[in-house]
Formats: sequence, structure tokens, C-alpha cells
Amino acid sequence: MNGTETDWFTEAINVVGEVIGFWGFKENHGRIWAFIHLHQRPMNTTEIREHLGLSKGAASMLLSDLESWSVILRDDSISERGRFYVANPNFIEMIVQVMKRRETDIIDHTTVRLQQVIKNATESDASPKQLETLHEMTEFADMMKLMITVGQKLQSRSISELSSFLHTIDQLL
Amino acid sequence: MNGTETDWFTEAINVVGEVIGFWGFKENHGRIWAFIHLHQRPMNTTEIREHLGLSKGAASMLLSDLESWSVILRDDSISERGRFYVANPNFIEMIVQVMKRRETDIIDHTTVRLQQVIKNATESDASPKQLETLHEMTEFADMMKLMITVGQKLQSRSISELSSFLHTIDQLL
DNA sequence: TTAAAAGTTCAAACAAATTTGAACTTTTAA
DNA sequence: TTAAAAGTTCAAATTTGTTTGAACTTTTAA
Repeated sequence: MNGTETDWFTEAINVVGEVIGFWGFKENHGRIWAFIHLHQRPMNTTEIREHLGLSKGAASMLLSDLESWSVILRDDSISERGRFYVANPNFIEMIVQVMKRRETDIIDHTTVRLQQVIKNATESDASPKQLETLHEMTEFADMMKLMITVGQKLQSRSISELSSFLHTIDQLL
Repeated sequence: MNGTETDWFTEAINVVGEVIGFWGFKENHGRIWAFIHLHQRPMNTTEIREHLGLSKGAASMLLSDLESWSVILRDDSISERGRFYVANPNFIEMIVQVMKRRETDIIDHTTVRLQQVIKNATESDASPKQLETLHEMTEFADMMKLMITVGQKLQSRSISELSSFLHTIDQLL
């Protein structure tokens, strides 16, 4: 591996890490995915750990996250010691996983809490305007959920299909 | 303000804070917006600061963020000392602001960096498959940008309009 | 003017999120 | 079996993000 390759390779991995970090993942989730995906062959834990400078513990936890999200897949075809992984090339799936996580952890919980708030507010001295505001907040949570649903439906499509779909929507508005 | 009102009021503010925190804002950005919006009247800095238990410095910075994003608006109609704010009821605008921020801070920068990576990789020993992967990463960044464009177009619409629009998309897929 | 109130700035303090590494369990090749 | 390698766990260390508060500037009512 010459100097130039090291440069573009490292840079690509870091760019992906930063983007992924913005979508609520850890940067190292994105870096590991990019490292494996750019190698175009099954990579073992030690290679990943050493190249990205991760501790044994961090590597274990990060790989286990990625595997549980199906962002990387175990490859059992290699008869060497240790685990080998290949990247799931579907990047969208990764983003949708964040949304799913957000949905389960926050949105559903939010809806329940807001409904209780509305109940208490109604029995209390809330003004009609305040109740309307609370209702709008609930609608907002519902909308986020709907966006996640749409996202999930989109996840099996290719990026270029998705891109032309979004262009169509853009024209419609 | 009786006990029950305090309860639903505080709870509503905290729920909004948590949701907003998940979208890349500070929780206190969401809490301030909800506090002002639920009061249905112009609120001054001291009221906000004292109710939410913020320091002078934090209040100054958070209010200045929200104002710069047009999530809250200054109300000059009140002839008392200090600044008064009303909430921009358009919640969507807040979310789109995050996206705009992400776009300017990360997405555009990402595209430029990835293009440089592709240039270096092409001049180096990158395989055709690797170049294709790098191209897909760029497409992904472009797609995010497109989603932001769509989000911006949606921001002037009401939540219920938006909701029915999303339902239509959901049916289409 | 002017002085008190309001608002800003930013380095230090604090809080939250992430990573490390040592002690542990599981897997595997001989 | 067994012992070395691989993988896991989690409390402590580190890093990153947020808030505080003191010193400062700006605004305002008299």
C-alpha cells in the first residue's frame, strides 16, 4: 500500500465516520463499515482493530452493534481463526436503523407521555389554545413516525432509484 | 398555577426537550421553545431563565441560537425592560434548520472531500470496485442533500397537510 | 449624563458519551 | 482434554459536549 492509497483510504474512512456520526451513530461505526466495505473482501477482527486503532473492548462492542443491525455480516466461509465480516452495501439500511432506534426509544414513548399530558391538561386549567398546542406536538410525533415508515419502505431500493423518487417529489411540491 | 398544571406543563416541556435533543439540538433549545409556545404570550428572558433554571450565560446563548434560526421571534410591542419573545409555531422549521446546519457543516464539505478522495484513488491503485464504492458514497451524500431540499420545500406546509402528503407517498410505495 | 439592569463572552467547571484495559468466558486446534 | 487465541463485560479513564459565572459591553429610564 503506497502513500497515496493510504491517504485516500484513510480519508474515505474518516469522511464516512463523520457523516455517520451526524446521524446519531458513533463515528467508529461508520469507520468500521467503510473499512470493511472498501476492502471488498472478508476482514477479520484483528485487521479491523489494528488498522483503526481500537481497543479489544471497543472493537467487540462496535462490531456487535453493526452485526445486530445487519450493517456488517459474518462470513463463515473462511477457515482461519477469528471472525470475518463483510459489509452490507446498503447504506440506507444503516440510516433507517437509526430511525428505528429513535422510534422505539423516543417517539413511541413521547406519544404516550404527550397523551398523558393532554389528559392532565384537560382536567386542569389549560386554555383551549394550550390544548391545541399540545395536540400539535402529538401530531408532530405522529409525523415523525410516518416518516420512519416511509424510510423503512424505501430501504430496499437502490440509491439511484431513491434519488429519482426524491426528485419526483421535489418537482411535485 | 396549581400542582396539576405545573405537572403537565413541566412534563410537556421535558418531552419536547428530549425529542428535540434527538434531532441534534440541545434539550434546552426544545424546552425554551415549548415554554414560550405553551404560554401563548410574549415571555421575557428573566421569566424563561428562572422557570427553566438556566444561568444568564446559557440563556443568552440558547435564546440567540433560537432567534437566529427564527424558532422564536422578538416581540417589541411590549414596553417593559428586557427582551420579549414569542414562539414560531412552525415546529417543522426547527427540524429543517438542523438539516440546513448539517448540510452546510457536513454534507457539502463531505462531497468536496469525497471528490478529492476519488481523484486520488483514481490516480492511485484503487480497483474498479473500490471506485464504484466511493462513487456510491458520493451518491449517498447527494441524496441527503436532496432530502434536505425536499424538507425545506415542506416546511411552509401545515403538519396535517404534510401528514396527508406522507400518507400518499406511503401508499405509492 | 449616568447608574442600574440586561445582554454577551469565554475560560473553567460540570455532565454526558465513548473508549480503554484487565478480568473474565468462550472457542478452537492440537 | 487443554492451553492459547478470540471474544465479552464493565468500572475507570478519557474525550466530547454543555453549562456556569465573573468580567465585560450594551441598553434604558430617569
